[in-house]
Amino acid sequence: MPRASDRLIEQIKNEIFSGLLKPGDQLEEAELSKRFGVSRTPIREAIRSMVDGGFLETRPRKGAMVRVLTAKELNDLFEVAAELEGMAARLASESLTLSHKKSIQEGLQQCKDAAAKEDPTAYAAANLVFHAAIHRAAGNEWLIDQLERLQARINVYRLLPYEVVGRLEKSVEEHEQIADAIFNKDGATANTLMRDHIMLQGARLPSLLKALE
Amino acid sequence: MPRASDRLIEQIKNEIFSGLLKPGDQLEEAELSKRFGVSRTPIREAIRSMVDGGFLETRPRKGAMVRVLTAKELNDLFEVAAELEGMAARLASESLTLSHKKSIQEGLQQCKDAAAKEDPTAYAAANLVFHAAIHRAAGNEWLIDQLERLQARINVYRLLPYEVVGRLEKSVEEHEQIADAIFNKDGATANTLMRDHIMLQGARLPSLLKALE
DNA sequence: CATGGCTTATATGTATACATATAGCAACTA
DNA sequence: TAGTTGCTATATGTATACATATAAGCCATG
Repeated sequence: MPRASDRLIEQIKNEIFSGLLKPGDQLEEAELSKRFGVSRTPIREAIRSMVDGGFLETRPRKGAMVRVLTAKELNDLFEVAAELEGMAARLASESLTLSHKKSIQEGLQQCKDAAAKEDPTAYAAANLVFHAAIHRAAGNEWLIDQLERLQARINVYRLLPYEVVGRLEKSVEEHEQIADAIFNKDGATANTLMRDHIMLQGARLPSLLKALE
Repeated sequence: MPRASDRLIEQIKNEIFSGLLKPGDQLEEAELSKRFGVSRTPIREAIRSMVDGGFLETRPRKGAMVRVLTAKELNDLFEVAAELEGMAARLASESLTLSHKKSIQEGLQQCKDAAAKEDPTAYAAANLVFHAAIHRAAGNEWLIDQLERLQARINVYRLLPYEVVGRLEKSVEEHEQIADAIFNKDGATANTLMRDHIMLQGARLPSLLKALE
């Protein structure tokens, strides 16, 4: 039997991801308790976990609120994500198995298909598949865990209405180059290409965020 | 007024760091409750946080135990730590201010002094000062946070009796080279030197851990 | 003697009751 | 009128009571 607090974490995260809860919103334990039909105890444990995950912040006696990231913090986040994604690409190229290669090719193909159909939603999903394949190929469990946390953290902002026209094709090109470097076991190039790839994706968000303030 | 659960996190961590609680040990909520003189509620919240921090692991209805790392997991951990430390060195060299330079030199000097006195305990502290100075110089808050978490995670194993004869002098030499690279704004070199430096430190732990199994 | 099912003990998971600090509002004073 | 002080409401922090799942021990049965 799964714990209520674990369910709650997912539910509250979903409310953040879906935009129902926005950065700065206050979370009242009693309100959440009524809304989810459980007592305050599991609510508090869920909040605790989400604070540790960086989604919420609390001040003693002041309750929890959805964390607000400044433009600099978001930039810092992407900088680390880019470094670790680059690391994953390097490691993947250093210890590439046939099965991992196939997974990466599969992810790449999904990206191509989605880009051809100019379907940003499908592309977002395919993009995750491609990157996840590289993460697994890297074979470092701790790295995979960190990248998943970063991904979840960044996902909060996926609803921001930012322009992606023409970006899909370019992204696919970059993916192809990265995959080639990995397949050629050129770790240094894979690393650099991947880092630039992520930073390009992230470069627009901070400025957009600053514009929203 | 600080929260009891926050105090508890530090206290339990200390019990792990000091070796009182060893990997694999079971944590009973009622026992901790009596020992620390608080109810189970803050105990549970502290456990929750420490699970998120990677110090404990829980299975539903089975309670919490101090996390046991396999040799591979520890190796993965060091691999990520090395990459992020390298990143910090690179960033530090790219945006070095005079005040940060002084902090790094100060840390380096403390390492030299401790090594000259052949005092491993003092060296461990000085080592932290040196690395922390570089972290701050990098100026990426998220990176600093991640490195602190990794440091705390690795600290659990600082009590393992491993041979350090001759390592102190070598470590100081490496620190000097890293500092020089940063001061010369040679980010690529600083990155590589730092990565190798950390991996050297970590290389022995997994094999030692394997021997203990 | 071994094995399987039932009973019971215990520890986790959840709910509720109680304590206390903070904030908002009102009344009083300068 | 502005500012300050004290009361009160409310939400957080903590303790305790209750529910339930797991596991261990014991008895019965083959």
